[in-house]
Amino acid sequence: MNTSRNNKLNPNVVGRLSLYRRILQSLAMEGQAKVFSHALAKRAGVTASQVRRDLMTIGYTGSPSSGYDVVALGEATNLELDAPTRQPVMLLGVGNLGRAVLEYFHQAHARLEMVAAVDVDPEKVGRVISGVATYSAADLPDLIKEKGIDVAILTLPASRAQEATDLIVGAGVHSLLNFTNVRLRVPDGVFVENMDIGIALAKVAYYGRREEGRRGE
Amino acid sequence: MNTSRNNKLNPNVVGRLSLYRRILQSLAMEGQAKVFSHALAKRAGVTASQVRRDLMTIGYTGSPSSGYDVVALGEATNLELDAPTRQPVMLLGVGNLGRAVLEYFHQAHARLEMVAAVDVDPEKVGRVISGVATYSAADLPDLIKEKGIDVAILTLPASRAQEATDLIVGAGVHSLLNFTNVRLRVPDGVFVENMDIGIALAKVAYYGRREEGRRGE
DNA sequence: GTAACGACGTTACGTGATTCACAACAGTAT
DNA sequence: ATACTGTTGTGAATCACGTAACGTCGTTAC
Repeated sequence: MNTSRNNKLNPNVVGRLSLYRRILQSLAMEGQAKVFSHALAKRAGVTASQVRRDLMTIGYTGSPSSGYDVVALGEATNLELDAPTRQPVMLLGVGNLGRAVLEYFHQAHARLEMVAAVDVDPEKVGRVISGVATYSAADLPDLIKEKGIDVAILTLPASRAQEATDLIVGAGVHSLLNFTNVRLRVPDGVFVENMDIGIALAKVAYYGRREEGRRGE
Repeated sequence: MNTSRNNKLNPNVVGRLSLYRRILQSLAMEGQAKVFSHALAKRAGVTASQVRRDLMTIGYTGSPSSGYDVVALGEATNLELDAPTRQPVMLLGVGNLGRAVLEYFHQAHARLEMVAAVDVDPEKVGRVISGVATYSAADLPDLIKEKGIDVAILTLPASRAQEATDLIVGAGVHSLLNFTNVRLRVPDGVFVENMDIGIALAKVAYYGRREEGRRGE
């Protein structure tokens, strides 16, 4: 809904660009200086057309003779995907999954910075987990406003997900990574990315079934 | 091709059916006996048309006067999604994320049964974590064949993901839930569902950016 | 009894995303 | 020089998917 350069790209494209960037970093480490759309596509599990089309949407241009410059293209995707400044992020719910996500941030590459974890458990509040200070849920609105937080990650129990969402969205958060199995109701203009493990399990279960008596496609 | 009900549905439909089922269970607990497509759609975050169409694809039929029977529809989705028998699942990599997934299985509803966790760390092998025995990576092919495992969950370091995949796919696994940031190369007929946290983060970061000077709305 | 309403099942349509296909062009070999 | 190869960028075509629309029918109101 918001107009600025913010929402130029749709989520699928953003996702693939992020994937390309990761592959490009990997290629750079391997010493590759140039890459063709076919090679990038193969590593990303998409078609070469798709790669070229995606790069077209961000206006990056290669050379028919040598393909794309690994470093330059990587920087182009950074420019497109990353905020010009660091983006503070908060985590809600420091359970198993929450800790796993915090751990993930150690290898953080993007401009995201985990600035606060929040939990209702008084045991956890005040402690520093994976390098992140844990606060009480009561402090949420103040935290968000003080630190200018726009992005939150929800790894809390499903039963509290909607109320927590209402609270933080009211305080200014407008982009959520939702690990709970609840479909959050949010006002227009708030972005929600669902990472629903239950649904993912249902899918692998479904396609894992084999017809009787067959083993190996 | 083969008649078996295996691949009748596409992944999106499977995902939504799983979501509907979850909502239906919740409705049943609230004592709701009937539900209209609109209500179900609202909870699922989709349109009513979408719900009706999805139910059409599984051949379930409601009544224009009273809508869908909560319990009967729940059972219909179970019938469609669940295997007739228990499905053994294995987990590869017992790190933070792996433990979070194991934890998740405690509230298991589907026919999935976590029968083994595998890790290279000798410290973990032999221990029981969240009710699941941990085995050595060396035992993988035997484990898979003994227990008839078709489904695996990958929560191991990215650097080992492809080799582990080759190994287990060779041993008969043909449906993978991949939490690593690697795009796995698998033969035709093997289903892979990617849960890429890095990409999800890139998306929320992207849409979390705000144009300068605006705060709220 | 009849009309009006509302929801379902299904078909038809629209939209957006992906793939195709090809002109243009750099490099290479002959 | 010229022909050939292989890749890019992009308009056109295709495809998949979700949405809208509509006929049907039970229920309710009057």
